[in-house]
Amino acid sequence: MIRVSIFEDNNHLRETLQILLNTADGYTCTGAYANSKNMLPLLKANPCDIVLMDIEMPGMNGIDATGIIKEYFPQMMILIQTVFSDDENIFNAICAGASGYILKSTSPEGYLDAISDVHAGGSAMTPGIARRVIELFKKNAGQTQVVPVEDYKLTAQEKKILQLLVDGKSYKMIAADLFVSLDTVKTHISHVYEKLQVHSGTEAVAKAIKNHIV
Amino acid sequence: MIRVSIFEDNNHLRETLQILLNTADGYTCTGAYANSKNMLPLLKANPCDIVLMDIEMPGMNGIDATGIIKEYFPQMMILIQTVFSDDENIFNAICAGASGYILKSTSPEGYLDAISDVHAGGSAMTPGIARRVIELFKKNAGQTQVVPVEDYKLTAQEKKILQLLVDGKSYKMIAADLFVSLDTVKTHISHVYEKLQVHSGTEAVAKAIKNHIV
DNA sequence: ATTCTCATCACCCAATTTCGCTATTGCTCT
DNA sequence: AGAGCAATAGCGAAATTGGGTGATGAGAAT
Repeated sequence: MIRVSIFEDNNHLRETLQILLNTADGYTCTGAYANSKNMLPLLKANPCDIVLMDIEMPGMNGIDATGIIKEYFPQMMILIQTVFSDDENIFNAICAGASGYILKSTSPEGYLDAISDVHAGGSAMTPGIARRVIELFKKNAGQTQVVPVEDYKLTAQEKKILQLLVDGKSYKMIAADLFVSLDTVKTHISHVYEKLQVHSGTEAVAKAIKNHIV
Repeated sequence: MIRVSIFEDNNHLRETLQILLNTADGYTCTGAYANSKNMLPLLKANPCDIVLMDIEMPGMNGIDATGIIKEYFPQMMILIQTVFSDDENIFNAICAGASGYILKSTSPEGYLDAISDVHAGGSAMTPGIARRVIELFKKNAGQTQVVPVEDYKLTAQEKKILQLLVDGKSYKMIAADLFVSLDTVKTHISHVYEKLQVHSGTEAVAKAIKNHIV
């Protein structure tokens, strides 16, 4: 029995889907909600395998909701259903962790197929969406990674010390780890701060992680 | 009438597909070849809409053949059919310009559906392939590793202060930002440290960012 | 009505961090 | 040989941070 939760603000469609799932063999609807309010407690109280998620909802949109659900319930598979098929929504939905993306024009059997595909470990997409994903993929595959924004020109030792700082070590611990004096650590750190243009350990750590320096 | 050419070195499968296409309504097979020899002149003499391409063929493999066909006949859509579903083949096939990628375990109706999906301007993928494409896509799109997250039960104010800490603010600045005293900030931060099980700002910032608390 | 949590504030004290300097050694490049 | 850089180390002062203990009021929960 595949357990499905529904997030869909249109009352008629939500109820139709609920009936579809509860009458079809092998499917059950464990919850049908009009918005993402109390989403996490509701999902915790009514666990499911698949979440059918609408993008356009009042309050939080379905893509952000997808990201949050995947964060707290990574095992739940999320199937986006929407009328929007633009590249940005598709891209964001996939990056947020959606396992499928189907259009609301899909037939009832199509819905059930998509759900069982996702439940079987696959992904569900309408052919048109699949085409867009492939095009997006080709566009992305060619370009170099975006992340390495700036080069802070840290020396090897400075990087090592910054890494240890990120690991939560104190100056003393770093000195012990690297077999150097506390003063040496102080000197290196002051150089790191200068190069990163920061003035405290917390700032340095935040910048280091966010810019993937370490 | 959708015109289809077949490249498939297995005689039995090739003939089966040929019969399937010629008996099905709306499809016709304009050519069935065991290898890619003379591929371009043959396709020129027997034009088609869709090329059904096997990856594992003697001589030139189906992915290289795909690239060449797309170069000379960009309007032809190419549907890869193979027993291989590894990331590298999928990745290369998509980059070579394939419009779909299905497995040989697909049913006859699945073949016809895939061909008509592609002919209609979409893309065809078995759900398992779609999943792999999505995973590849996410890997290429950057870093979206989903970290399972514990709930540290921070209060709203504690979260706000942690956020400001991550932003690189000092206790003083945080106090000014929130219009509270320095001592209040200290109290909140000590509570945050306790809940996060850390003992310094750098540790707290690292944990907050890595676990997406903020 | 009583308990509990949250946010607020105060004071003390010690440890840590940050920011100035200066200085030596070894290595590389010109 | 000299310039430049990285790593090392030291000193001292000022500032920030971390850890304790305790207290008050508001609001929610029981």
